[in-house]
Amino acid sequence: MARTPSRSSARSAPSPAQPADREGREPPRTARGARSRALLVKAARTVFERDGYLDARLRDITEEAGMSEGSFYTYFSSKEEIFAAVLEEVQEEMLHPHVREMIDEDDPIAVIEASNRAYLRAYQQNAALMGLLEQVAAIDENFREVRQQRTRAFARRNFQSVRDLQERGLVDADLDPVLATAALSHMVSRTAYAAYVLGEDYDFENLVFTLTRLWANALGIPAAATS
Amino acid sequence: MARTPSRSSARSAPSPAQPADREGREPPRTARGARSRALLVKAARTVFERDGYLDARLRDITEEAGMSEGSFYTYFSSKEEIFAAVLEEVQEEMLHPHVREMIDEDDPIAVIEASNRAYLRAYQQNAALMGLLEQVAAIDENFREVRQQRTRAFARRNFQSVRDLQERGLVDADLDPVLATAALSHMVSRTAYAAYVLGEDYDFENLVFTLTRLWANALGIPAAATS
Amino acid sequence: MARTPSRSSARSAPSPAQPADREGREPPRTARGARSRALLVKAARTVFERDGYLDARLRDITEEAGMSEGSFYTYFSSKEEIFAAVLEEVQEEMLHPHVREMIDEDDPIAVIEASNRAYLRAYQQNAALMGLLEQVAAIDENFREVRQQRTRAFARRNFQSVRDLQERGLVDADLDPVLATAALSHMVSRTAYAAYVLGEDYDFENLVFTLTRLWANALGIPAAATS
Amino acid sequence: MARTPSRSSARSAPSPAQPADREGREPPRTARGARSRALLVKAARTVFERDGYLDARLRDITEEAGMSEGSFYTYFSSKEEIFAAVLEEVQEEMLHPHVREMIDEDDPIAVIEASNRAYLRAYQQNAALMGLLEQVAAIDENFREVRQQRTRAFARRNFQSVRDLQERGLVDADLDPVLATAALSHMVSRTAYAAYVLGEDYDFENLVFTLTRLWANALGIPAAATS
DNA sequence: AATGAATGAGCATTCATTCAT
DNA sequence: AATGAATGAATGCTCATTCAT
Repeated sequence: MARTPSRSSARSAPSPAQPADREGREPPRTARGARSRALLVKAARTVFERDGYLDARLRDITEEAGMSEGSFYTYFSSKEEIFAAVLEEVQEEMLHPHVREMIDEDDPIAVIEASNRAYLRAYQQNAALMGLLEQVAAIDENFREVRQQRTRAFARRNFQSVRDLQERGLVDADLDPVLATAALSHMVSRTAYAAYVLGEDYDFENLVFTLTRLWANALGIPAAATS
Repeated sequence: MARTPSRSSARSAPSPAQPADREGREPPRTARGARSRALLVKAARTVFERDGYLDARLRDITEEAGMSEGSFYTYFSSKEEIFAAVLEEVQEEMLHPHVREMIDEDDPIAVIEASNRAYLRAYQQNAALMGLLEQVAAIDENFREVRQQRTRAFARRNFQSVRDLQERGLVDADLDPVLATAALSHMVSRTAYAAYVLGEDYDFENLVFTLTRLWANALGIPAAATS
Repeated sequence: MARTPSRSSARSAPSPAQPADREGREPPRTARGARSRALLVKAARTVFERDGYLDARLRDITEEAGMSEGSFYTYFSSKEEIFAAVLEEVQEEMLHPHVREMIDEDDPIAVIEASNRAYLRAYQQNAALMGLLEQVAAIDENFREVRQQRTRAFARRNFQSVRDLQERGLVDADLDPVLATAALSHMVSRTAYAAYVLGEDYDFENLVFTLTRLWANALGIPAAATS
Repeated sequence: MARTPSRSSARSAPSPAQPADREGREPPRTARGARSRALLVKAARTVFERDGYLDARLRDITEEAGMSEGSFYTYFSSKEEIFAAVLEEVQEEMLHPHVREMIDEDDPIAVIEASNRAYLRAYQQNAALMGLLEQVAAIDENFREVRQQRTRAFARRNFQSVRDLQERGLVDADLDPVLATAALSHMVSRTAYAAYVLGEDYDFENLVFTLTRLWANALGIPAAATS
């Protein structure tokens, strides 16, 4: 039942014509297995960052991991899948930036700045992977979804503060909060992309300052609120 | 890339940035040749928009054009090259939007709005191709360059007005004009991408209004200046 | 539309994971193409008969034909398909045996004998291929169908004479003509298989005589009718 | 075959004809071992009947048996070998049909009928496995041998009665008893195959009757002998 | 005895590109 | 200019079999 195509049809040899139809191998049951899987993920990240997603061959990955080609399929069933595993590995780091500075939660601009700073820092730190995600998202619908979720997670966090401010009368009431948040989030993320993936030469602090100021201004947060 | 026919990595010729001197075939000398070339470009656009850049095979293109496989190489020497030709075809339309409304050049917000409206309109009109460019830019360095140029062209136009306004004291003087312009341009272009390529459901006029208001606010253009 | 899987999914290189979904390439348009196709079919027959269906690799076939691996797919999309082409090639010869002796159509036993003789002769002549068909039919449902049709074609021919004889009162009236014909046809074909594929050492004339006599007796055709 | 692990071609050991001395693993020494082996054989039969011989993977079998992949080799050394074990398991049942009706051993037609009935009953009961054997015999020379032996065992039994009858002058003396027996045996076995493996819709009793009548007639057993 | 991880040979298939006509 | 046949490198994937625990 598992293997779709064959059954009745003639099949003799390894028959390479069967694409991976079951997604995801079972998780390793032994410590050794877990180690091997981790090795592969690590190797995959290296290879992906070095060669790009398209140019990375599974063979390169297993070789980098010092394993045989066939072993790849013990843990993953496709390039997509191991790429997803690589992303997951970084996920946490990206979403929960280690640096957690003390800020005055009541100072809206300080909140915005902290958010931007954290985002840019994380982006910078994982620039290679973010560029990769951008590349893969352009190619593979599934990862477009992953990117969307990342984008939305960032936007949602920002949306909160925008709404709060709007309710407190601190923000331009004419603005559609959803659209405004999305647009500003795009501003930050795309600028980060330009800076750290495309390599535009922007100073980090200048970036933080400018994006924060633009953001605050855009929403119409009174400069006075800063003090 | 290094491997097969290659893709992103170092390549000498195709350089779509300088459409003139690429390695490509010489321009057709006969009328018949010109027609064939045009047929191919048209077919290529159809196929690219239908299948995406990666999944498009040269064979699909020649077939769509009703020509034999071999004929492709009479006019182009690679998929990159014909893609560049497709882009060129649209270039003009994109950069010089047909609609040219009368606006008060002295009203900065009106200028911004006109710019945004024109940009969004053009983006919407060529959404499929813009999505494609985004895809190809993620894959091929040369086209990343093309995209950069498009981005910069848009930014440059915006930069002018920012500088003007700043000189007239109408804009937040603390802002780095280059960075600010870039960031705001990213805001617009990426939001356009979200709307017309990813299919986020935004109302066109709301988009124009919101982006314009955010932009104006961000720069600190006094609301009064609107009237 | 033609290629099923990809479209949105990431695909860079040749992606060997796509099974042939369109069956049958277009027929060759040039004389050279026709020659190449014929070469392949001939080579396929050689290889199949030498190595058996399962052990035959497409590569062996193209090699035997003196062509490159890729060329196979210009004319066929799978091993099944070229095997079908090989069978077709022999079809005619099998169904219309060259030798057409003069017999007294009114002598039922002479008719049976002629039929058996022709069948056995054809079987013997194409023994290798018949063994192959038997092998492939055991493996591939589609070819089981092909074999069924061959079997039925033989049975149908025999059925006619059985019915005729039954109507003339020359045949055991208790027998179910359909079943009886099928059973007797199996007797002949399977004995042919034993003789010419499995290599049981039976004398040809003895075979013809015995099978004919058994057949005639079985139906209850009066021996008198022979004279 | 020569290539991979191999299949049909020359191989020394597995020789399923002599179940005793094959290369296989030694018989289990502990009760636990015997149980495991039995589990595997049972699982193998299930999988073979479900997926066919070629499509059955050793992994499927061990999985079905609830054992680890490696354990397979504790008891068997190849797919051929476990298939032989599966066959053996049924052998007895096939050759010594449970139903043993009382018949008048002196009534030749009753004997023939009993033989046919028993054969058809057994075939029907083990149709899946018989189809499998047919399939494997088409692929693997060793099992072709097994099938031959089964065929001959059936023929030999029949041969006895044919010879007896011939000596008693009850049978067409012109017939070559060896060939005639073989041919008639093929008639029965192949018709059984058509009915129970290929699924031709024949009534069981009609089958018994028709085959018996054909058989008796074919040999020229006087109808009178029936009474 | 049992486990499950590791191995790696083996093969079909695609598609850009060339070439003879 | 156009054709379409020929090319062949390139790579993902399977699965029987071995091996360290």
